[in-house]
Amino acid sequence: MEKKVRLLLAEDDENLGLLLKEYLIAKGYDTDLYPDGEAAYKGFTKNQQYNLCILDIMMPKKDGISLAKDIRLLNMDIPIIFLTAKNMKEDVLEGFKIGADDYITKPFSMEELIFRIEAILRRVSQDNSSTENAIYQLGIYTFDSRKQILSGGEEGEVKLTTKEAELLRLLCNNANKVLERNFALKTIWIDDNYFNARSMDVYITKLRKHLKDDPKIEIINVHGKGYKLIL
Amino acid sequence: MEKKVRLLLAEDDENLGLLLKEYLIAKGYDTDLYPDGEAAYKGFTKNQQYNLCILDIMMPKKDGISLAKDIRLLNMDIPIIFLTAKNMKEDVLEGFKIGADDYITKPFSMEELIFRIEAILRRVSQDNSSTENAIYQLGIYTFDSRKQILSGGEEGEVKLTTKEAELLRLLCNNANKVLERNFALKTIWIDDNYFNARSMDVYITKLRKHLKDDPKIEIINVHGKGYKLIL
DNA sequence: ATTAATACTTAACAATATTTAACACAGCCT
DNA sequence: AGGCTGTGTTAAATATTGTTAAGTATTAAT
Repeated sequence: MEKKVRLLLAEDDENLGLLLKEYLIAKGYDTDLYPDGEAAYKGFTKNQQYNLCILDIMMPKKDGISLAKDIRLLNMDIPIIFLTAKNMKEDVLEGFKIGADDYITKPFSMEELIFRIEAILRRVSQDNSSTENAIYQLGIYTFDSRKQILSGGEEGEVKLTTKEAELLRLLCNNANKVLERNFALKTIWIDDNYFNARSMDVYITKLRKHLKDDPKIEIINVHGKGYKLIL
Repeated sequence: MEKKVRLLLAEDDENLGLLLKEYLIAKGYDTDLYPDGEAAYKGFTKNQQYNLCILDIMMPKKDGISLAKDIRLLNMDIPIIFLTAKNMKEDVLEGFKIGADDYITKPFSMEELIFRIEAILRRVSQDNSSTENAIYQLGIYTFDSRKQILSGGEEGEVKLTTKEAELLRLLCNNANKVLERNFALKTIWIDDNYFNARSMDVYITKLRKHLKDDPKIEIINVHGKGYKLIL
């Protein structure tokens, strides 16, 4: 499970707005919808913890472009995506000058929007390595990789050792996919030799014990390749 | 050579359904049309080799939403696009909660549909896992390829090894069709040489033993070509 | 009908993974 | 300093997974 991403959505068309909001929430993004530019600005100042803004350009009270300018004054780095009608090239160009990260012309597919959000977040997350401090939801467990704490099992909160936490974090980042042994060894143990590989075995055993209270969570071995965390 | 993309289309309006089907086929998508939700579900379970589902929401026998729910139980990853009348917001919202990937309001243009299909396939092909995490119904058996578990036989739940699961998954994806030896070897063993082919023989034997409790399920050999899983 | 190619099954073998326990080491406390 | 504690490594015994080999059976070709 990924860290919660918070989105600010400014869209005056109620139909489209609600639809987008529901869709984004369903996709795992914690989304707030504002019906016009002013409301969006207030929401942004009040609760300044958004990771990304999606702004319609044509809006009452305050249009998307000037909203973006104001937001930029408060936060230089936050990514902004514009929604714009098909033939509004001038608006788009204006938007990019402010530092928009992307724009989408209406009508657009939901897939396309998600695709761009993910592309931007991927780029941003590389800068401040946000996957290193994520909180993961693993069935009944919650794993805080920064604090190295696994909670939710019968023992309540369990402090993981550094190696345990690093290995579990790698597994979470590759959930339902194969985490290659070599990759994990080079990442955590630096050198991937026979003895470190045995050491890793031991840590896999430890993690399995830690996660035993939820039968749906499993770390399965992929012979000769690595391990797969099943959620 | 590109791999054929297979679409499941569920639409009760015969005119629209046939039109769509013909159009999609003309565009290179291998499309099956089902006239109601129940038929579509049967088609899906029987031959779980679809890459994407396009479901009308209003259909007799089983509506698109509950069809989507049932399909989701079998395959967590397969993309779903809903077709919906313009003023049916609630349905769409409900659909998103299940994990629909996109929706299109009727009436729509064919280009629009193609555009969205392609947008989705582009994303899916990046994290290549649409048929990898499916649940297959094989007679009395249930095969969870993600967890590598085969249940329903006299022994209850049986954990399959990685190779067993990979091979069975390939067979399932080509159910009632020939799975070419070369293809399976290149997919699972990477290299298709004599020794790996012998190894594959051994795994076929193992799978046959695993599936012996249902006489209707059979892995038959197609001499010189490969194997065929009969359901 | 004979032969060659391909497939089937079992068993031996090799490689890899699992688990428990002993060990080494560093930090901390008194 | 001496002992305690937590962390990580090494060792050893066992289990699982995958490959190779060998003998037999089946199918296709001549």
